[in-house]
Amino acid sequence: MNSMRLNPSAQPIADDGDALHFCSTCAFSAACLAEGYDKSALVELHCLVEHVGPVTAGTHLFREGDPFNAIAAVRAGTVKTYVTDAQGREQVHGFFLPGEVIGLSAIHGGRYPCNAIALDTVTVCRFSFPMLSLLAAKMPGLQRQLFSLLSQDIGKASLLAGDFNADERMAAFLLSLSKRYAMRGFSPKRFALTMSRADIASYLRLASETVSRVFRRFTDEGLLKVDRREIEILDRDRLEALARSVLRDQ
Amino acid sequence: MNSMRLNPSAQPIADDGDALHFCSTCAFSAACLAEGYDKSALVELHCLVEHVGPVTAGTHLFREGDPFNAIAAVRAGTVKTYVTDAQGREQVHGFFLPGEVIGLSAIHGGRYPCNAIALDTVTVCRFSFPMLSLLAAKMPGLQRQLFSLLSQDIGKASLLAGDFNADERMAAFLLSLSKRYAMRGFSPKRFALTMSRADIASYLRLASETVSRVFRRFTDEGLLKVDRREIEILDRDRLEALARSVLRDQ
DNA sequence: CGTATGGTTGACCCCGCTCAATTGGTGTGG
DNA sequence: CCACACCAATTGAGCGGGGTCAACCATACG
Repeated sequence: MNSMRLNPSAQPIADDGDALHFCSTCAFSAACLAEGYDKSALVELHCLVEHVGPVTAGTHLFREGDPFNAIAAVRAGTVKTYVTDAQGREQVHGFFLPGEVIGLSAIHGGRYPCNAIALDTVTVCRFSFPMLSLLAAKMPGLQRQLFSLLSQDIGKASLLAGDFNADERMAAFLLSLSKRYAMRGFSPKRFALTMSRADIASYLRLASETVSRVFRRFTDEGLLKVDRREIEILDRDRLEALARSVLRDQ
Repeated sequence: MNSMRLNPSAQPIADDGDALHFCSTCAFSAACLAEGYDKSALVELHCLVEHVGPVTAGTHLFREGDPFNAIAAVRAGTVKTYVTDAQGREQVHGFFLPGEVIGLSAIHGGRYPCNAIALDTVTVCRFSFPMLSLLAAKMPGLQRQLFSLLSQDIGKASLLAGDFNADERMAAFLLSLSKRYAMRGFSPKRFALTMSRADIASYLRLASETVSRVFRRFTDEGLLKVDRREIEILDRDRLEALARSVLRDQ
């Protein structure tokens, strides 16, 4: 029910005038630092960041139809985006881990086209999009980074568009999570799912019963160890063979 | 086999120093003109456009893996983007009508992630992306337009991601074509498909036999008149009812 | 404990795929 | 102008992956 915009704990972090602390995974500060921008540019970027949260599981960061004014980078936790159709059934669009950016699909249209909800305890960095655009015009690295992020999401979206069977989709999903966790310094072999079977099913366009059955089959065949929401990848090679057609080169 | 980059007929259009002619549907000039930019800005935009074609059906505009350096707006004809999997089977990603922009998914990664092929006689306007970015930094309207186009494609891609039945997907596909044709001044009720049944099937994740059967069913139920590749929409309301869950508000 | 919620498992069935045969439109050569 | 070939599209028959429905199980929590 709480909206990100209304969260009382949301406030810009004060600039101490000497050290500017960005998240080590920050998609944006990296772009600037890499090009050796002077401090004034970083101050500008720093000033338009608003740290939000932590918010508890179930909190909406934005809702479908809300006016768009900011994108947000996940700092901690997992965010799920979804829409609900006329019959009230939920369709999951994506899961966002620390370092990943939500809200990009809202730029066109000026309103968020989907809901975003915290699956666990979540903190995000909120960037005013008008201000970010203004800054991007002065900083080619930031502009490039924004174009790249947007472009990347187009590619991601068409991955799931292919017609693959349940095994291929599950394998691709698990490997995608594994790689993304690994990139943030977590174990690529063992991790905990933050989303329910129903969420996974909706995202992969399967029934939740099918997700259960695939987990069982993968376990029986020695690909995985599954305990509740704990996943251990036992045979990455065979998993990758299954996922190959979905993930392609990437 | 011909590549857009190598086409000998591709050349910048000379600026006559007085009148600058853009396509009426140009996604980019509109952004500039709307904001009352002075002539110098338009000249800059004009100079980085390279008119390509006409090329005949079957000509590739770019191929998967080609280094990315330009996006292109379709001026005339239809372009199909697709990938081929390890087994050589083709998966269609999209169809692009006049006024629509191809190549955006290549910004991230620096290489085109898919093939683009002309389905009929096609001409495009090719925009060097580095130059376009540079110009976008000086023209907020152009930058906004680029962000918007990219964001729009994220949304489009997640439309097809939902799990819908054959009837819903076909209805949504036909209405989407209808609206896009209408937007360019063609009849929304009667139009010719430029793609084969197999192309439609691949795009919608169906078998081509299923596409045939849905056309037959829609015809029998009085929704459509189908003659070869000529389509006439007879009952738009019922078609929209079918497509509602796919297209949602948009 | 009892209850709620999420997950698993089984039985059954249907939508859409596969395979195969046929039709029809279009182009080509005699 | 017809005969033939070729390819796209249509139609039918049969089947299977995964959905639906329902029962059951397990962990979390009051």
